[in-house]
Amino acid sequence: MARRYWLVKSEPGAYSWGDFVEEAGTCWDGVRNNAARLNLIEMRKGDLVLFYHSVSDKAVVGISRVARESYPDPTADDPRWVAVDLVPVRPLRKPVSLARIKAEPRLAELALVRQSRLSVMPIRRAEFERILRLGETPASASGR
DNA sequence: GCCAACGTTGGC
DNA sequence: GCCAACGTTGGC
Repeated sequence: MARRYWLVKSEPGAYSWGDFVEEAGTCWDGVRNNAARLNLIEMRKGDLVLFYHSVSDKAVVGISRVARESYPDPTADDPRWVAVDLVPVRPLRKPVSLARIKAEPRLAELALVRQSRLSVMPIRRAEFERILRLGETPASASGR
């Protein structure tokens, strides 16, 4: 099975990439939206997950990896809510802002753009790679 | 601070 | 089963 790609959101004021790196990973719990829940269930060990800072930062800041597939969310009363374990892979050299993503025609279909409230979403491999590229190159040279 | 989008709840 | 009211998320 080919590796899949995802994007998860977190408010940095609540839980930031810095917190995540400091802890060397985390249980991604607290998701209480059904669409997001179904996405968590689809995650497989080894899948790569972009880490997005919502609200105050509005940028993709790092890459993480699924370390444990879905299991009942320990913070939920209802066992249908699930969590996964994520570990950091590396930060992006340069965060990729939502504005930059919206300016990129090849990223116009991203759920991040089209459905801003979804907190766990699948992304295509090409989209994942595009964002990585934007995160590695200076803004002046990133249009190609 | 405002508001649009979306989900949930509850009255009917 | 419909829909109005309300709460939450998150961009602007």
